[in-house]
Amino acid sequence: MSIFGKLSFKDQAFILRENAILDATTGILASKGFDLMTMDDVANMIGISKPSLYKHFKSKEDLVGTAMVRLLDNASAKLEQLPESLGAKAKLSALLEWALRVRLDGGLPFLPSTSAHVREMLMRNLKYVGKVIKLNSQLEKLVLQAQKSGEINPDLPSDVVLYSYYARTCDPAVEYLQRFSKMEKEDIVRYMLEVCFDGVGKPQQQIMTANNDHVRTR
Amino acid sequence: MSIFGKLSFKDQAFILRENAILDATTGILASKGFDLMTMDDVANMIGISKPSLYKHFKSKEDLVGTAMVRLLDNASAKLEQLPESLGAKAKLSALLEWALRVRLDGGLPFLPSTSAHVREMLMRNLKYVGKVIKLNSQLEKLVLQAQKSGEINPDLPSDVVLYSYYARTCDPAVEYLQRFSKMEKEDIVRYMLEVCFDGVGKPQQQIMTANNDHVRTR
DNA sequence: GTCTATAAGGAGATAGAC
DNA sequence: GTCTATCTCCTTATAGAC
Repeated sequence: MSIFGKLSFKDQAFILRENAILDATTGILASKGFDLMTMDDVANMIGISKPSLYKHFKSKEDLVGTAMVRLLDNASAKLEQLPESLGAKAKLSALLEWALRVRLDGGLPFLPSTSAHVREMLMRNLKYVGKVIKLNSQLEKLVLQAQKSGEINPDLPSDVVLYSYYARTCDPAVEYLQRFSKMEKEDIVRYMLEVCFDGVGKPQQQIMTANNDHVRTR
Repeated sequence: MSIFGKLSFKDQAFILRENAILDATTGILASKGFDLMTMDDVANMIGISKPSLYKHFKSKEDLVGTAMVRLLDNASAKLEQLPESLGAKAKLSALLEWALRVRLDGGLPFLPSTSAHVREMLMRNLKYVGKVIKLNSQLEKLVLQAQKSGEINPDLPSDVVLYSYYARTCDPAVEYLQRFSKMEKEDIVRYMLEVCFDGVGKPQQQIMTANNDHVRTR
């Protein structure tokens, strides 16, 4: 039995097309952002007409909302797939790594934009809000856990950690490094992870022990 | 003699109005971003008509470009004002602190958006590009200096440090903390600076010395 | 220089034929 | 369900009166 189950061929085709539409939407959102993405862009990219597009999604808001819900599902799935053996910080790091790779491949892991306008629009989408709350609470739990174990700085309010974490998933430094520094993807990922957890300040401190040796901590 | 020098009253009024227009533009850019800002917004905010606005600036692109040039001038001036006695990292930190405060007060320190569209538009503005290059080279010099002295992690490529630094000046975490956590401005500034330089990872390492004492480094 | 009125074009959304 | 053609509104930008 196929993944489509008992659906008719017509329904299968419908679902396939809908996925194609959502893929196109995600790609355009990643490159141009919400405000500059037009319904014509989406329709043209997959070779259908605008009215056909509106048969699938009743508005631009609906289309983008659905695409964003799918992105959140991907992120949640990714989080669940992580081996239980990983510690809280390792899980956060792995998810951030995944998000960075998605972006470096021209995709979009979470938010299409940090604009207040788009945020308000998405907040009117109940399905989206529900998924955001769920993912957010999972991540918050990981942050608290990592702070308790000392892997993440326990002196920082957990909000500061969590919001900074989100910010790194859409950090513009990624695009700058890709575009202007022509750096390899692997290097960008590695450096972004390092900056997220250790900052740009000095990586190690030298302290004087009683016998005046230099001891490096890391 | 006033700051206007020998300008006629008419020219003085002209300059005052122009500054009012640029102030309004900056505020709207900070809140709605470039794409959603309309020329009507700007004209209405200062109580003039749209054609009058176009007498001062020949296009939206021109208006925003001029506003951005003024912002860059502010940033450069701020950088020059810093006491010579400060080290390179302290200067970077002070400028970031200033940028964060500007944003927390509803203003805009540098970029109005990270959108490729706006970036390309600004790159067509020669005056803007010139100022960006100048400020950028000053900041790059500070980064290299701080890396040489070990205040900033010398193992990171300077590009990574510099772009991450820019990213922190427009970090969305600031808005999240202000909006959702209702955190005090002072606290937001302090935490954002800490996260920038030290990351969200553990702030200190405990190492074992020969006699098994715990020594804290910071 | 400032306004009222308006062109010109883009983009979301739909009517109606097939 | 898909298309061509069209509607409507919004936004940039300007013409022309005062």
